[in-house]
Amino acid sequence: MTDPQQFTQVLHNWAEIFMRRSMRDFIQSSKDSGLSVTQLSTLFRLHHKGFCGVSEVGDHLGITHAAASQMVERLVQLRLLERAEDPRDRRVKHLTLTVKGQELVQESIQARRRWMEELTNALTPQEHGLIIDALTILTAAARQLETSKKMKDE
Amino acid sequence: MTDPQQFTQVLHNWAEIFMRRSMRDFIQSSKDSGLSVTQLSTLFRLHHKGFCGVSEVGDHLGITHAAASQMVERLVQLRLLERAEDPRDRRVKHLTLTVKGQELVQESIQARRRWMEELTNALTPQEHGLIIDALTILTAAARQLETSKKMKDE
DNA sequence: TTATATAGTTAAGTTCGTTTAACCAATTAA
DNA sequence: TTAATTGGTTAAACGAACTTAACTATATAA
Repeated sequence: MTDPQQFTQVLHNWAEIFMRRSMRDFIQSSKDSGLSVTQLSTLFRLHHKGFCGVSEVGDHLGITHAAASQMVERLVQLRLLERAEDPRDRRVKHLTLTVKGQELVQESIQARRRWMEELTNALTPQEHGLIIDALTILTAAARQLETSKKMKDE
Repeated sequence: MTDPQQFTQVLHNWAEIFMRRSMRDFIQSSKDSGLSVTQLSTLFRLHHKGFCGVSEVGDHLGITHAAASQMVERLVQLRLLERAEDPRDRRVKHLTLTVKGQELVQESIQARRRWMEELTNALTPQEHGLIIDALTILTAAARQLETSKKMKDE
C-alpha cells in the first residue's frame, strides 16, 4: 500500500469510529432538547458562523425558504434564536443565537468533550504530544480547504 | 495550559471542523437517497454491527419498538434491509443490509472519502507519516473505549 | 419612475414518523 | 402445564415539518 493510500485509510478508520460516536451523541442531544436534527444543526451553524439570514439556513439544509422561515420562527418562539432586521438591507433578517441558544449548543458539545477526556486519560503524555502535532496540522489543512472552497463558491 | 488540556482542546478543534463537514455530507446523503437521517443512521449501524434486532434499532434511536418496526418495514420495502427469523430465538428478527443497502452506505461514505483525498493532497509525505502514527494510536484507544463500555453495559 | 429581483412571511394542504394500545408468537420461569 | 416475559407487528390518531402559492416589503436596474 502506497503512502497516500495508507494515509487516506487511516483517516477513514478514525472517521468511522468518530462519526459513530458523534452521531449517537448528536441524536441523543436532539432527543434531550426536543429539537429535530435539522433544528439543532442550524443552531450549530449559527454557533460557527455567528449570524446568517433565513434563506441561507434553507439552502444549507436543502429545504425551501418558506420551510426555513417556519423553522426559524419555531426557534425564535423557543427563545433560542434572535431575529433582527439587518440595518444595511432591511429585507434581510439577522439571525443570531440567544444566550439560551448558546447554552444549548454548549450542552450538546459537552458530551463530546467528556468522551475526549476519556480518550485523553487512555493515552500517555508522549502520545498526547504526537497527536497534538498531527491534529494541529490536519485541522489547519481542513480549515484551509474550507475557506478556499468558500472563496470559490462566491 | 497543561498538556492534557491542550490535548483535549486540539482534539476539540479537529472535532468541530470534522463534524461540520460530516454532518453536511450526511444530511446531503439523506436528501439524495430520500431517506431520513434516522433511517440512514440505521443503515450505518448495520454496516458496523453486521446485524441486529428490531428493538435494538429502536433503543438506539430513542424511539418505541413499534416505530422501529415500522421504520424497518419501510427499509425492507425499499430492499435496503433483509429481515429474517433468527433460528436460535424465533421471536427475534435478524436484520442485515442487502447488497443495495451496502451500496447506499458506500455512496454516503464516498463523499467523505473524497474530502479525505483533498486533505491528503494538501499535505506533505512527512506530515502523512506523522498523522498516520497519531491517528492509529487514537483510533485504537477509541476502539478500546468503545468495547470496554459495551462490556460494562452487558 | 417603473419594472424586476431578492428576502422573508403566511396559509392551506400533505406527507411522514411518531405514539398508544391491542395483539400474536416464542421463550422462560413457576 | 400454566403464567409471565420478551420480541415484534398492526391500526388509529396525531403532530411536526415540508411544499406550493400568494403575498409584503425592500433594493436594484432600466
